[in-house]
Amino acid sequence: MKQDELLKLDNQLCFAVYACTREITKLYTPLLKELGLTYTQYVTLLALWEKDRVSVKELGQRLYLDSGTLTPLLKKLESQGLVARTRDSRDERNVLISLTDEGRKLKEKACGIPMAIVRQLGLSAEEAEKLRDDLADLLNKIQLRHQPT
Amino acid sequence: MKQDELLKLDNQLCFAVYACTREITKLYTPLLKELGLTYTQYVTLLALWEKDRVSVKELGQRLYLDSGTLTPLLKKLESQGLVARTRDSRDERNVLISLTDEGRKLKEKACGIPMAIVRQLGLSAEEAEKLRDDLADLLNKIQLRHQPT
DNA sequence: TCCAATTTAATTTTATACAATTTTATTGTA
DNA sequence: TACAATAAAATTGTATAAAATTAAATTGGA
Repeated sequence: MKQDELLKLDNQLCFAVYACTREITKLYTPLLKELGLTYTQYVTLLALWEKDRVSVKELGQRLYLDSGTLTPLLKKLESQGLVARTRDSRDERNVLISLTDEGRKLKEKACGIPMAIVRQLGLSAEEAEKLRDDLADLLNKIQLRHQPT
Repeated sequence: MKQDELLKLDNQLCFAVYACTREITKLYTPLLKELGLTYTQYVTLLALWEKDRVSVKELGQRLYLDSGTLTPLLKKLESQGLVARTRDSRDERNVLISLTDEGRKLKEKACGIPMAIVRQLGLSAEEAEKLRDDLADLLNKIQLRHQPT
């Protein structure tokens, strides 16, 4: 493709990903509103429901977010009574995030969301899995090229 | 898949899209810094390089952004001398955005960016096009289900 | 042991995003 | 012409995001 064609929005993979993210987020908004959560708060809880009592750093690596985003977000979840923030007594630099009973209980109210969203996306389970795997591969490729340690 | 499996981050298409967007944006940051632009400012210019002298509303539909995001962004681009904001004399409710000479000229400095990014993504042209089309289809599906007019 | 280098969170700054509201302009209609 | 309904931007408030800096704790030598 010519440079001029490559500059067009509709030809750009990156713009497609960017636009999709925001349109998908809008699908979540009404569902998450019932739980009093935003999308970022929701994925943070998804991570914690899988693995509780993790440091902010580990959570950040899992979610691809840094402390500048997570610190205020976790304080918000703390104020809502969903998580607890405690310093690791063995290494006081680490802040450990744990779910409260209420935070754990919220999982039951959230468990229908993934299905409801996939239905709204209008993709078959197979199509959704294929696209997810393609994007996961892309994410891995970017990671490898950018943090070669 | 069981509900509990569906709640896991790595099984979620939506999280893959969300994470990809942010990692991709980070690839743009150093390239766009040389032009003094952010990613959102860049895609706004991409839209204007394709079609100049459009209303904020039309620009918003093209970029999937609303006036709450675009108004301050366009004022910023105006202060940088890249665009002009004028009221449509035929309907004073509309603000028309036009490129300045400097805004048009910036296209030449930006024309190498798409290629540089695709190279960093580590996908072949065919893979990138396939993924782009899949995401464009998804975007269309979401649109159809949510604005049936 | 001492202290420089490193690590981890938190803070600050700038820039998105978007819902909800307000302001201004236009249009349709009695 | 009035004026209600509609439309388009702008504004306000809240919540991300990330770069850059700061603060506190730990670690690894000399």
